[in-house]
Amino acid sequence: MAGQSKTNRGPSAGPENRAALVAAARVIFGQNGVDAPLSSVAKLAGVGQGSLYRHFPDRVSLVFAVFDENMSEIEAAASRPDTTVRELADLITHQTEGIAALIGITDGDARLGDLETRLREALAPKWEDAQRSGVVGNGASLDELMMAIAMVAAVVTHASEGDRHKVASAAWDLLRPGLSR
Amino acid sequence: MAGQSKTNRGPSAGPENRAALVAAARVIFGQNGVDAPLSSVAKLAGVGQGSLYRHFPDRVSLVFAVFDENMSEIEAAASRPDTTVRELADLITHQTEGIAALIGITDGDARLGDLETRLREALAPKWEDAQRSGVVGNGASLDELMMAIAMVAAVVTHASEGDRHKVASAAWDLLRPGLSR
Amino acid sequence: MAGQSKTNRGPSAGPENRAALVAAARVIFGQNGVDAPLSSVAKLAGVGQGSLYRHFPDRVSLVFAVFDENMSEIEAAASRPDTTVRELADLITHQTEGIAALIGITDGDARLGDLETRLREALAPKWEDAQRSGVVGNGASLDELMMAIAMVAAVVTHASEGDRHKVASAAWDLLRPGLSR
Amino acid sequence: MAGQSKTNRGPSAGPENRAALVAAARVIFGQNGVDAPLSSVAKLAGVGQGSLYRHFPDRVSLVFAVFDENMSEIEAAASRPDTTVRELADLITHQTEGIAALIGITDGDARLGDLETRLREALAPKWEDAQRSGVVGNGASLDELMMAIAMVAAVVTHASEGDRHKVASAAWDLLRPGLSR
DNA sequence: TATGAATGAGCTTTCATTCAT
DNA sequence: CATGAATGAAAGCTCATTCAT
Repeated sequence: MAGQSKTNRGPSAGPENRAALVAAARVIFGQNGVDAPLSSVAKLAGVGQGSLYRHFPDRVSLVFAVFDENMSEIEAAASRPDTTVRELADLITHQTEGIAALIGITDGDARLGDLETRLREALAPKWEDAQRSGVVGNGASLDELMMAIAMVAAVVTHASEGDRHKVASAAWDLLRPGLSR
Repeated sequence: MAGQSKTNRGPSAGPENRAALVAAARVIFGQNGVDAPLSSVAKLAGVGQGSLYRHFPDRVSLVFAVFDENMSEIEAAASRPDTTVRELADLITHQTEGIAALIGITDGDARLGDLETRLREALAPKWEDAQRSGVVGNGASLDELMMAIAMVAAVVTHASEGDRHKVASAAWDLLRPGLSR
Repeated sequence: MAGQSKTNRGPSAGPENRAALVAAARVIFGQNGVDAPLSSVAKLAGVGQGSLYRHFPDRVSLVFAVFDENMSEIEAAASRPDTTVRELADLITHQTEGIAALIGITDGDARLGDLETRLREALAPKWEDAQRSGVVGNGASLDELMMAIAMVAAVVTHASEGDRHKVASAAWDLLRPGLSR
Repeated sequence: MAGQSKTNRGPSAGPENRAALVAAARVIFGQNGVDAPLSSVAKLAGVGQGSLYRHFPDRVSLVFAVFDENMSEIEAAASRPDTTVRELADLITHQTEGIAALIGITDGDARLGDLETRLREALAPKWEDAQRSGVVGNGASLDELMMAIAMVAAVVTHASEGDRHKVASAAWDLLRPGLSR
């Protein structure tokens, strides 16, 4: 009943496969949306369907894995003392596709909250610094910053590839007065 | 010889069916997202699958029909001289779900541009009025207003039913300084 | 997304299809057991997968449809005044495959009880007649007759096609003294 | 370089693993039927998939291994001079699940015949004793006893856990007159 | 020799679309 | 012109089996 056309590279291929799947998912989800066939992810990763399901029992866990990588990058940037809120916001904006994709399919999933918490915790010290040092006013809360990020993410996601940078800038320009008040 | 469970009411039923389909689509798309089975729309409308396809050859045209109704309402409000930008923006915000749904599936469809144009034309005079009369500053373009609407729509869409009003307010508060500058 | 290689014979094909599916199911389930792929049933019936699912939303309902036909035949025989318990038992024995198949997969399904009730009700008057007229003694209850039928069905089902009649006879011979006591 | 989550205990673990697999199979097959995933058997046995395949190249051989244990117990009981047919029959009835499961999947497999032969040989002397000593009449052959056992096994298998004893008794009551004639 | 990840065929199920009535 | 059953491609998921380690 089973087949074997591709050589079984053995268990050692596991981590490699996992990484390939996440990378493939990032590409496929980016191009075709989070509803893209999982089989296309497996195919692009050069991995059997079964392996995909072993690593990620459902679609959401794959989406989260993609986002988790984004988040780790954000946290790394946030932990470097010289990174500014602005830079962080830009980084987040650029990783926005994942965010939006995630939101689209994971609405209501508990894990989404975890991710939001991580983002919040990564931003909090930077935001306080910025407010303390007068870079921005004290008028806007962290909640508002989070909302602003979601708003920028939304418009960036729907912009065409080439326009994204311009659109993001315009969106931040529109929000800055509100955040800096 | 065969039975027809529902009487064939003939050509006169056409417009009625069309309206029923759009109404059903609004409900179904609202509840289950724009990817909901078209058959469920037909069933809720009390209409055969074939009729659905006669009126709306593809999913997108049905989505546009829903949004077209929203837009007509917006245009009607815009044409009343006493409606303010703020009221218009609120109306748009409330019809936001349709907008976001639409964006999700129609990205890149030419008709989306038409709709955007109609929205722009409905808003333009009100926006100019507001700027002329000093209600807002002259700093923000109509383009920026459009972008602001898209941003509010995005966050409102992902908010839970009960939070929507609050979220919309918060989002506008964040944007107001930027728009009024 | 959909295809069309076989002409769509229209709704009028519905009842025909249903019948073809039940007939095919009888064959397939008989040969390969009740766990046989439903797709093979559809293929043998010359019907699309979708039609199978329209008529029988799950495997059990298809199994029941097969058995329902058996049961109707049994009831018809039971309602003829001249049919004897013995003849009825033989008929049931011959339709045994369906019964066993059914039992295998429907264990615990509510519909199984209905079928058992129908069988019981079809047999009751005949059994009483037989007891009243002295054909059998009064020692065995209807419950015991039902159990006896299940026992014969079981051995007949596992016998090879050619042996069935012989096996059924031997089984009834073994049970007769107990039932007639 | 890689980790081995469970220590490879080497060749000496062979027999132990085999026993664990049979024990696990008995449990799993009993709970989920003989079609249960083999992987679940391996997991319950605390053994890798590969080991399962080393010991039992296919599902049927695992099923036979389970039944073989049952049979050995029956033979042991049969070889004790004081065991009666009745006790033997009861023992067999209690091990009936395995039998039925076995029949379901091994129909037609040569090994089934071997098992039947062993059962027959275990029963033969007891049956002859019983007939010689007048405990039962001489009317029923060993073949008929075998058939009776199969019939009881069938009804017992489909009874709910709690009813089994009662059902088995009722079935034997129904058969006793035929066997003792 | 044991482990357990990898593989992919195959089954189930859904739904867009067609078309006889 | 409306109806709704039929169709089948496609996607999800499972699990028997293999094989590198």
